[in-house]
Amino acid sequence: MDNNPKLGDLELEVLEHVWQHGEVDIKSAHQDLGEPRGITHNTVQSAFKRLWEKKLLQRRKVGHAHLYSSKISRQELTERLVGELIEQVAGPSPSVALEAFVNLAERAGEDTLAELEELVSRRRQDRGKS
Amino acid sequence: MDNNPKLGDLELEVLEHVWQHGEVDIKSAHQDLGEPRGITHNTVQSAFKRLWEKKLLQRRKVGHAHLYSSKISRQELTERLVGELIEQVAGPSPSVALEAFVNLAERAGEDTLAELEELVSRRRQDRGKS
DNA sequence: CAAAAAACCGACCGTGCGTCGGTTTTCTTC
DNA sequence: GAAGAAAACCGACGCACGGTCGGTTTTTTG
Repeated sequence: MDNNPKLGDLELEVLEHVWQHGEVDIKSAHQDLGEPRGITHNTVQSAFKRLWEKKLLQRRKVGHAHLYSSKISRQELTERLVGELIEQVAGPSPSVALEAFVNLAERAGEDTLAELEELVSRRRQDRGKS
Repeated sequence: MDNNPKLGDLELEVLEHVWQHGEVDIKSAHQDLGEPRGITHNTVQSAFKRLWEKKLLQRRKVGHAHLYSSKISRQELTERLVGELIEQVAGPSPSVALEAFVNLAERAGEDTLAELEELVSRRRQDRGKS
């Protein structure tokens, strides 16, 4: 069992689509993101299935079609991937990752940095009470 | 030209090694991380060369050997990779990434969260004066 | 110039995604 | 319950890339 998802471009697009639309069937997904790419219904289906096999999507049967929905939120996936990446490259001490992220936030603009500060301080306060 | 480095396990280990040792030659690198793996001198050399082609390492010739050193710090690489990842998965709005990261920091321990807060507030202060 | 050391080149394998055609399963509806 | 449609499923192939190495060329140095 590989708990370590590596995602291709199409797979990312599929996840994106599912996050935005909730529960989708292959047919409509194909229209939305298959047609523009000029790929077959089948190809889209394969991508969904791979994602399902990776436990990133769930499905339920309705009629003879599968309805896919996400099993993991964008939030959680981001967390997982960023976590893994950091573990691999930033090393055991958190400082590198911290610094990297703050730089990124700063580069994204002053308000982003402010939002981050807000978020952190609120989180730290909440830790006291519970 | 691909500005988008994908790194394998061995390549990561090589970078790690270079970050820790500064300037290294293949021979010693092979002893340190090739022997344990049971891979050839050549294999290690290939990894170094790939990294060099990807502009992640530099090299200079000394005698008839190359001395490799990193062209990018662990800090910078982390930043690049995390940035790309976030762009791909977290979407345009920074909130998701922010939240994900704060969660990660929190999970790493209270002191990490504190360090993050410290870092952010110092950074924000520095922005005012210039 | 000969021996040694190192770099380089090309090749092969495995994995994983993208892509699809063709077959089987499953519904639905007379 | 049989016919036709709709969808899933099953290989298969191509491509990219990392890991791996053997063999050849280059460079250095006695």
